[in-house]
Amino acid sequence: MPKSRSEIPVATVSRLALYLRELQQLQRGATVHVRSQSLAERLGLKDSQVRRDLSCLGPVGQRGVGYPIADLIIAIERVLGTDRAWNVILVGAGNLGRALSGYKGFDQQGFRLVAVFDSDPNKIGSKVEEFPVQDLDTLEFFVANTQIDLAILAVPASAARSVASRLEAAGIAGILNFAPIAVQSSGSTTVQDVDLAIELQRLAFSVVRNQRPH
Amino acid sequence: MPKSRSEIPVATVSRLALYLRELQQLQRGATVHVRSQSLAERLGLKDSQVRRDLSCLGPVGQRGVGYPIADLIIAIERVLGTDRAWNVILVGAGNLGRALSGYKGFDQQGFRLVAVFDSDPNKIGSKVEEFPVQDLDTLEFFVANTQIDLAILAVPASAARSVASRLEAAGIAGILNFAPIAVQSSGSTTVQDVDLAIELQRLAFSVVRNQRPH
DNA sequence: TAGATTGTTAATCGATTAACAATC
DNA sequence: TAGATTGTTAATCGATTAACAATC
Repeated sequence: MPKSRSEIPVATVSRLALYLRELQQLQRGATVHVRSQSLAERLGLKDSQVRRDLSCLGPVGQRGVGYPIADLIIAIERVLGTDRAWNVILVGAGNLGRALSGYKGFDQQGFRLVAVFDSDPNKIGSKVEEFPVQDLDTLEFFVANTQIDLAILAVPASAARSVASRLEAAGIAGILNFAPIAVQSSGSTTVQDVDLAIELQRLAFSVVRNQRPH
Repeated sequence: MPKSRSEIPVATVSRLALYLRELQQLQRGATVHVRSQSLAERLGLKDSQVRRDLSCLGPVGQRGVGYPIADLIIAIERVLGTDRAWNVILVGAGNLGRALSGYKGFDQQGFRLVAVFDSDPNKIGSKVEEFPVQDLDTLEFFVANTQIDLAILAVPASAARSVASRLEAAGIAGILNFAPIAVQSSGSTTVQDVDLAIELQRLAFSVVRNQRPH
């Protein structure tokens, strides 16, 4: 029996996205089915973990055969919510923002950039991808008149909180925050933080741990 | 008693980096001590979790007073390994690579970019920050003659595995992988993956879960 | 001392894993 | 049917939390 979204463990959700990525790659080949063991090997996991994770989707596998790749992709996308397109705005047209706007992976997973905002007069009017950078002051007006689901926040830490609360007030459902500061999600807006420096620190920790095992 | 690095839970390590970020911000103010409750509030955690995490560093707090910010920063940096500088190379001078090379947060945490590589003849010789893009073919020679600790991998998925194994063979201790593909860390090289599309998918999941709670 | 906050214990909660019955 | 692989159970492992004694 498929689990409801609220019952699916967060750890499983992250891995479902990983499975999806592998499956999409496999689908470009000729294979129709994939075994839990093969998925596990590709991602460095245990096969029993893969099966347990996939069992959250309902009985989508075929005993003795494996999981049908096409069905699995559909089932995972349905759970993740990426079986439909998501309209995304980018706030912050600095180096990182510009790079993110051109990131192929977003588009491939159904995330559609529809507008770019910045507060810097020197940037307003210039183009990021095919989008003219709009004045941050027009954010609320734009969001009120367009169906926007998510925002990518790539502004300096000093501006992140005020922009985030404006996005929340404007009714944005989710924020992917690249600013290196904790942004509180007060209301119904979900915030997902990505701190690149922290990722590098975690890597550094793993390295020093491996170098001096005791 | 301080725990040895190998005893510190991975979940704690991620949060130690978060604490460090908050503490560095606090240090710019006038406060000398911080209480576990205050740190917890800023990051949306429980105070008991903050205390348990910080207890991995040894008895660094002062009962009745709080944690001395300066000491705490030193203790966390020592555990994470960021009490010294790390030399980092960037492989892949596309949009994302260029943005990462200019990312302030890396430098602030002691990660020092020392060279940039790409295989595209059109990019080789051009400058990224102050660094001329070097031919990927000279990677091994460069690494053999310079003290390099980490590599940021920002190449297309199709190239990621071969570049990663070259980095491993060259003796790089850690790879921060931005390519949307699982890179196996066969030997002593540690790989830390950052998949931006997956972060957006996790956000999408949280949003649909919140929207339809049952 | 009195008040406050840490450090640590014990209980709870959640996630991972091995094993195997179910079944394609 | 025989062989293979899933789906699921039960056991293990690890992380979180509340509570409070220790102590500044």
